[in-house]
This record gives sequence, structure tokens and C-alpha cells, in this order.
Amino acid sequence: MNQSIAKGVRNRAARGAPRTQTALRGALLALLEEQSLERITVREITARAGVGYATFFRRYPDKDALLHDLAASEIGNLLTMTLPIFHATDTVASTRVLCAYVWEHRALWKALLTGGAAAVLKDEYLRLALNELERHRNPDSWLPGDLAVTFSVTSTLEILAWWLKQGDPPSAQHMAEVLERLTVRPILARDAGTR
Amino acid sequence: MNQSIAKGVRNRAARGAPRTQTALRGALLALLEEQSLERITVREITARAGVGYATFFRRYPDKDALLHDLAASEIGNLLTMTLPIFHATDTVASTRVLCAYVWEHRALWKALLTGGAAAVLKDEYLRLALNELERHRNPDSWLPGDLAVTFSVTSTLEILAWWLKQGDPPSAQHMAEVLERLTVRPILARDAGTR
Amino acid sequence: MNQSIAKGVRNRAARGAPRTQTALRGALLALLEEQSLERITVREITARAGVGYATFFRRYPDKDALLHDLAASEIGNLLTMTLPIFHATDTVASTRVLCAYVWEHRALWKALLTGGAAAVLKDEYLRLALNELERHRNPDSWLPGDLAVTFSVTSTLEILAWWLKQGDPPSAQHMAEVLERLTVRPILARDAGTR
Amino acid sequence: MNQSIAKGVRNRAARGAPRTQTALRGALLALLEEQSLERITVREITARAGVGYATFFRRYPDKDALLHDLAASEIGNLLTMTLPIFHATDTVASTRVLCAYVWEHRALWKALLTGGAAAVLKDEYLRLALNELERHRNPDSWLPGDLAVTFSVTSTLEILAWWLKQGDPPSAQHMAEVLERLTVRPILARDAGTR
DNA sequence: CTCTAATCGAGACGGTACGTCGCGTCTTACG
DNA sequence: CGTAAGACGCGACGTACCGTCTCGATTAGAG
Repeated sequence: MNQSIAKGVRNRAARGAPRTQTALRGALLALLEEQSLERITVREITARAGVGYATFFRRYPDKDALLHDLAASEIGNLLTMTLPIFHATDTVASTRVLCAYVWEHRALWKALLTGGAAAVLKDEYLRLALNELERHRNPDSWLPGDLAVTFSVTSTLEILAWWLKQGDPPSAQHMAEVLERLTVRPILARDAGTR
Repeated sequence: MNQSIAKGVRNRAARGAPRTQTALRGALLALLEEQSLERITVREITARAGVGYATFFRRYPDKDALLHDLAASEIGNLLTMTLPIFHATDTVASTRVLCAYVWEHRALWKALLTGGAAAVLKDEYLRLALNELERHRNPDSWLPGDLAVTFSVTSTLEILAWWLKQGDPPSAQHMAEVLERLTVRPILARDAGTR
Repeated sequence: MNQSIAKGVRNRAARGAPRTQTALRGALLALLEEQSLERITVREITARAGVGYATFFRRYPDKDALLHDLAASEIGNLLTMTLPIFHATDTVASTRVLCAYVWEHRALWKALLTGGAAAVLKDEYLRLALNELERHRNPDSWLPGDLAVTFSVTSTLEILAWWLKQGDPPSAQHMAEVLERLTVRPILARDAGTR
Repeated sequence: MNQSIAKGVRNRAARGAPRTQTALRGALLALLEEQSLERITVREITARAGVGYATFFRRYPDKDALLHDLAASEIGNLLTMTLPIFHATDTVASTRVLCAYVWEHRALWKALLTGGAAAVLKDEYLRLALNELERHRNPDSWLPGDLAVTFSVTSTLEILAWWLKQGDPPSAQHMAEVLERLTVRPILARDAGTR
């Protein structure tokens, strides 16, 4: 049968099987666009990924683990891109980069931020950002560092989620401004005085 | 004639809270202080409430429904207390009231905001706040009303959650200031100009 | 205490409403024509009877109790009518009376014998018939009395059930003959000899 | 035949009895010896079988389905053994074989016939026997074929049940005679005439 | 005719079993 | 070997019905 031929063709991309991993991530992403995370079953993921059910558990201990994996890698990108915000070098430029990046991959981020994975995303983002905070202490702020991080991370994600949910979304440029004014500037504002 | 009287009184419209409902809410709250929502089973709730398992489903279709109920009523309190924020009459005073209230019931709010129920709380808060927004449109803002609401609601909750999680929490007075600076003032800031 | 007084009054407490009893029996019968006994719920019975749910349990401890009650009374009629069979006075006449009676109330008996109540009917019939056997021992038979009774009762009921299930049922006259040949004559046959 | 060729046979056609099925049947049988069918819960069956609760429903849709399965297979044996009765070749020999077989497995049959499974057994027996009737029509009888089958099947089962219930049961030989006289001969009797 | 007490309707409730669903483990055959 | 296929133990879910209970409303008999 053709299959025997196909066997020859079959290269060992599977070696260490990144194919499986990729397929699973892709499947999860695809499903996240349709329904909330907790309504997605492992069977659906593996079916969509064209992968055996048990194979899932060889790669990940858990459904959440896959999501965390997905989240960590994507958030990683995002974070390196926006680190300058924390360094206060050029906040406006950083938010612009952030928005441009998100806009470019809006399908992905819409799934991640509005699909029921948001909580995990937030956790992962927070984890990484707090990590970063450890390394670059900036003690002379009017608010505790971890509160600042928590605030800016969560509100950033919420604002992005709002953005991607809109039927007629504002421009990335505009959102960058909004982000900067809502999540960055309040933290940096030095004088707590009158507005 | 008696019929009309009797019927009005009798119908189970009022069917308020014949102990079961109260017991269930209390039990859920108690459990939320110990573990995350999704780890809590309906059986645990009913056992803790001293109520039959099936009875749960006579009141609520769902575990989430109970939580929503709980959230709605508590959030209702909170919202009426903080409505002046939206009316921009006296934002600082409002945040103070808010913080004082939360502090007074910090056991309750800690459970609600840090226990895994946060997502539902947020939804409920958002729902009510957006409702309120419908009734008091304030179109001359530099950002869309629903975005403003989303931002302030979610960041308020996150900040409160952070607060209640601290081993050595700042004073309500202080948190009120923080809240005002992070979640209220940025929205009200009229000039979008440079800082 | 008041109890002693109450007790005096209490005497004919239960005898209040034979209407309830009648209604329940009727409702059960009606439902038996539609579905099997175990699929009938007490709620259905009471609803059909136009009687409060709890009222059922004031009359009967059980769903089965109602059925037994129904069965016992109907079977009672049937049995008195067919006793002569056991006395062997005139078996053919007895079976004819039996069939005529069943035919006359065929709606009732169809429900009882083909509706899922058959098992209870059989038990009740057996109980009464074995009772009767106790009183009129006839030891000089080629088979044990209780086996004879069991055989004739159960096969009689089965044959009647078959009869009432037919789309185009044979005449009562004919069925009486069948009954006599299948359930009575084999028992009475004196000589066990060859045919 | 094709079957010899393939593992195709092995496929999932044979899906048959990977221990679970066997275990479940055995457990049900064991329980039937102790209590009536409707008092037996699926949990008991699975516990006794050493099988997961949900697994039960992967094999059978229902508690009754398991019983039907059990019944069908056992009745199948019985029926093939007694088919000659219907062919009227040698009725006495057939009943003897029947009784011997039942006696040999009297523990099994006692459970099946006196334990509350009798109704299902009867249904299954009837179904198979009526099937058989379809294939070997014998129209020149004084009674309708299905009535004859119904009568002999049900009374056979009742008589066997009586037998197995006795503290001091008669011999198989004797019961075969009884069976023959009560359930077979009346049907075959040619002349409907006087006795 | 009124007062009192029993009864009834309505239905909430505790409880038991059901049948379903999804997880994560494990086995088996295959390429 | 690793993978596809899928059976299995487990445990929570939500449903259905039972039999008990409480609560007003109704009604009948005693005064």
C-alpha cells in the first residue's frame, strides 16, 4: 500500500518530536479561539493536533502545562520587547512597540487574551515580570515594586484584551497612547501631589 | 377576593432565603478561604452548609451560579458605595470609603479576591459597572466609556487583591491614595498632553 | 397531657376520605395502561389523581402498597369466582366464568396483566390461592399441591395476558376451553400413563 | 474462509470479553444469589467485579442490559438443548435433558430463576423461542403457535423455579416427568375431546 | 354560627442511585 | 523504540425519585 512508501518518505522530524509539541500548541490555540479553556478537553486538542491521546501526557503532565508552555513562550517575546518600559528609558516608544507587535499577531493574542486563557497568561506574565523586577530594583518609587508590576501587567493585559475584542478596534498608535497614560505614567508620576 | 390577596402573598416570588441559600453562601465563603474555587466540590459546599447535596441544585444550576450570586450581592454593596467615583464628584473620598469598607470586611474580600473567585467577581463587577455606565453617559472623555470602566474596575480589584495578600498590609488610608492615583486620576486627567 | 385526650378523638382519624383511595387506584390503573409500573412515579400518580403528593403516603407506605392493594381486591374477585376449579366440581364451567369476567373488564385486566404490574398480580394471586389450598387439602394428587397451584395460577395469568394482548382476540368461550385444557386438565389427569 | 486470512478477525469485532464482561456477569450472578435484582446497585456489581464504576457503562448501557446479556447466553444453551421439544421428536427425552442440565447448574439457575431476574429470563427465553417458532412453523395445531410457546416457556420456567426453591427437591427424573405432563403433553394432545 | 382540630395541597428537603464526562494511567499492536 | 488507539480506575457532576417534613388554607364537628 501507499503507506509503505510513505514510510520511506517520513523523515524523522519526530526525533525528540518537536512536531508533536508544535501540533499541540497549534491545536490549543485554534481551540482557544472557539471556546474557553476549561471547556476544551485533552481529547479535542489531540484530535485537532492529529496526535494520539496518550502522547499528550508524554509531553505535558497536564492541560494547564501546555497552556503555561504556550503562554510562557509568547509572553517571553512580549516581555523582552517591553522591558524598556520598566527601565523608564522611553516608555512611549515601548508601548508603541508593544502594541505594534500585538497588532501584528492579533489573531494569536485575541485567542490568548479573550479566550479563557487570560488567567494563565496573566500569571505567567506576572511571574516573568516580577522576576525581572528582582534583578532591577528601583526602590525609590512611591509605591512598592511588586504592586507597580502587578498593576501595570494586569491592566495592560486588560486593555489589550479590550482592544482585541472591539469590532472596530482603534489603531495601535492610539492604543499605545492609552496604555502609556493608563498603565505607565501613573506609576512614574513623581509627585503625589495635586493633579 | 381572598384569592387575590392570598395569591399575591403566597406565590413563591419572594422565596427569598430560607436558610439554605444563606448556608450555601456561607459555606462557599468559608471554603474559598481555604482553597481555590475549582478545587471546591459541590459536595464539600453542601456538607459544610449542612444541606443535602441535591438541594444545592434546587437553588443554583451550578457551582458558578452560587458564586455569581454571592459576588453580585457583595459587589452590589461595594458598587453603591463607590458610585460617586463614576460621577466624579469626589473621587478621593470615594476611594477612601471603598478601602475602609473592604478593610472592615477584609476576611470576606480576601476570600473573594484572592481565592480563585476573582474572575467571577470581576465579571460581576464589570457587568454592574457597565450597567451604571449606560445610565450616566459621560461622552466627553478622552477614552471610551467601557474601556475606562474595564480599566478601573479590573485594576481596582487587582490592587485590592494585592493589598489583602500582604503579610503586613498598608493602611486603608494609604491604599485609598494609591487607588486614586492609579485607577481614577489617569482617567479623569483632562489634558492628554505631556507630563 | 393532651395526648390522652387527643387519642380519644383520634380514633377514626384516617377514615376521612375514601375518595383519595379511589382516586389513587384509578390513577394508577390509568397509568398502567400507558407505561410500566417502575416507570410510573408517585408524583405522576398523585397528579393524575388530583391529590397532593404527601397525601399518597398518608394512605400507602409505598408505591407497591397501592398496587398490592389494587391487585388484592381485583384478584379477590377473580378468585372467589374460580374457586370451584380447585374443588374440581366443574372445571369447565369455572373457566368459562373466569374468562367471561375478565373479558367484561378487559380494560382493567389488560392494564393489570400486560402493563408491568403482572409480577405483583401474580404474587397476590399466588398468595391467595395458596391460602385457599391450605384450607382444602387434597393430598391424593400426583403432584404437590403448591406446585399445582403455582403452575395453574401462573399459566392462567400468562394465557390471559396473551389473550388481552391480541389485536384480534379469540372469544371468551374459546379461551375458556384453552385454559381448561392447558392449566386444569393436566393437573387433574389421574393416570400418568402413556398417551 | 476469509477469516483465516486476517487479523481482521481480531479487530474489534471480537470486542467480546476482555475480562471486564466476564467479571461483571460473574458479579451479577453472585449478587443475584443474595438479593433481588432491583436491590442490586451498579456500584455493588462493579465493586464485586473489581471493576471501575464507569466501566460498567462502557460495556452495558444499563443494569438490565447486563442481565439480558447474561440471560441470553444462558438461555441460549438451554434452548438449543430443548429444541427437540418443539420438533416433537422426543419430548420426554428432551425434558429429561433439560432437567439434568438445570440440575447440574442448579446454583446458577436458582439465582436466575428465583432471584428477581426471572422476568428478564422469561423475556429472553420467549424472544428466542418465538424466533425459533418463526423458522419451524407447525400450523396444524389446535392452538396458535405463539400462545403455545408462551405457555410452555413460562410454565416451564415457573416449574423449574418451584423445583429449585424446594428445601428437599425432587429428582431431575421426576421433574422431567412433571414438566412433560404439564407443559408439553397438553399442547401436543391431538384430540380436544373428552378427558 | 363560631371555634378548634384534623386534613389536605403544595412543595422544600435529605438522601440514594443513576448515568455522563473528563482526566491521567496503562496496555497492546504497529511501523 | 515511540506512537496511535483506546480500555480502564477514578471522582465530580447534574438528574430523578423517594419518603419525610413543614406550612397555610380548608373544612367539619363540637360547643
